[in-house]
Amino acid sequence: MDTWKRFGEKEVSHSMAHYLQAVAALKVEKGHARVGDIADHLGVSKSGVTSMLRSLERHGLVTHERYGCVELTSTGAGLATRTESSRRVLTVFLTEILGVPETVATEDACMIEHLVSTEVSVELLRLTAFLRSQHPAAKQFRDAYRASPHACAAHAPGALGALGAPGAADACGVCADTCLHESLLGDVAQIAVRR
Amino acid sequence: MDTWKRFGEKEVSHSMAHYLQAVAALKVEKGHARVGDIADHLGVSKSGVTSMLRSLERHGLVTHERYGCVELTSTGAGLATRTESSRRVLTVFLTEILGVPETVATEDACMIEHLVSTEVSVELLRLTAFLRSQHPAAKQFRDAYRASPHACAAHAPGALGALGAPGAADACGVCADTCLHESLLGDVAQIAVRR
DNA sequence: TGCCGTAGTTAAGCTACCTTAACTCTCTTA
DNA sequence: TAAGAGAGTTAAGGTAGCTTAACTACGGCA
Repeated sequence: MDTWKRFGEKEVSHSMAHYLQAVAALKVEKGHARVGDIADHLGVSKSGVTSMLRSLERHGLVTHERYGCVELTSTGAGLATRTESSRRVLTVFLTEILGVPETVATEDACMIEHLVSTEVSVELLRLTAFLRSQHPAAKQFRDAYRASPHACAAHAPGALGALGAPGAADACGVCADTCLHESLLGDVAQIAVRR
Repeated sequence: MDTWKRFGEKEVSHSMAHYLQAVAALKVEKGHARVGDIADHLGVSKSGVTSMLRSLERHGLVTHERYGCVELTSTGAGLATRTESSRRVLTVFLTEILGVPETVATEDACMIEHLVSTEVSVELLRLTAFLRSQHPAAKQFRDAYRASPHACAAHAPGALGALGAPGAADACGVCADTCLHESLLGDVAQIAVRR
C-alpha cells in the first residue's frame, strides 16, 4: 500500500539521472562540462543548471566550484554509467526482442532507465543476450515466435493457465478474468487539461 | 536531446496513476470511494487527496462534488485499467520470465507501470504468454535458458556480435566496448543527502 | 590598466505534490 | 431539533524543478 510512495525516494530522480549523464557525455565529448554546456545539452536554462548542481552536490554526486567546471564524483560517475547501461539494455531488448519501433523504444527506455532495479537490468541483459545468440533454442524461439500470432495470446494454442483468480477463464497464461491485451488498448485518446 | 523532458508531460504522473487505481480499487472493494478511503488506501493526508482530486478533475479523469463520493470518468477508468494491466504484465514477465524475486518485481512494476507505452506492454504480453506456453520452442527455451550461465552473457558461447561501435570487442551481442553486466553492477552503495 | 562581452549566479515566481493546523459541513443520535 | 463526532476543506508552508530578469564575475583586448 505504500510501495508507490518510494517513487520519490529513488536514489536519483529522472532529472538528476539526465544531468549526470549529460556531465559524463560532455566530459567525453569536449573534455569538460560547464554550466552552459549542460544547459545546451539538456535544453534547460543556465539558472536551472546552477540550482540542480547545488542539489547534486548535496547528494555527493558532483563537485562544482563557482564559475568553474563540473566534475562527477565516483558515486556520480557510477550512477551515470549504470543508468546509461540500463538504457542500453532496455533499448536492445525493446527493439530486438520485442520488436517495437526504435522511436518508441528510445522513449520508453529514457523514461524508465533510472527506475529499473539492478536485478532486473542484469536479468534482462541475460535474456536478451540469450535470445539473440546462436544457441539452437534461441534460433528456434526466433522462428516460432515470428510465426506466432500477433493478436492477443489468449487465442494462442497451448496456454499454461492458472495465474489469475482461481477458476477464472485463463486463456493465455497471463490474462486472468479479463483479457489484458484489450485492456491495454483501452481508449485513452485525448486527455485535456482545463486550467 | 529532449526526449527526457517529456517525462513531465506524460498523460498521468506516477501519483495520479495511483490515485486513479485507488479509486477503482475502492469502488470494487466497498462500492464507493470517499476522500478518507483514498487517503487511507494511499497513506496520504486527506487534504492531499482533496487537492489531487481537484487536479484530476481538471484533467477530466474523475468527478467529485464537495463532501461527496469520487467517480472515475470513462477516461479515468480507462487509464486506471490500462495502468493496472501494464503492472500485471510487467510483474508476470519479471517474475516468471526473468525470474527476479517477487518483491523486486512488484517494486519495479509499480515504478514503471505508468511510463511504459502501450506498444511495449502489448508486445511484452505477447512474449510472456509465448514463453510460458506449451509451444515446443517455448519449452525448449525454458530448458536451455535455465541451464545457460547466469554470469555475464559476454562469456556465453555463440554470441551474435555486432551491436555497438564497429570493431569493438562485442562478446555477448548486447554489450559493446564495455561489459554492461559489470557496469550495471557498479557500486552505487550509499548515497547520502547532506542538508 | 581598465573596459566590455559572455558565462554564471541570485532572486522571484510558477506547478506539482506533499504536510499540519484550523476551520466547516454533514449526519447521527438523543 | 440541536449538538457533537467525524469527514472534508481551506490555508499556509515545504521540497523539487523549472522559468525569466537582473545582477556579478571572469577573461580578452585596446
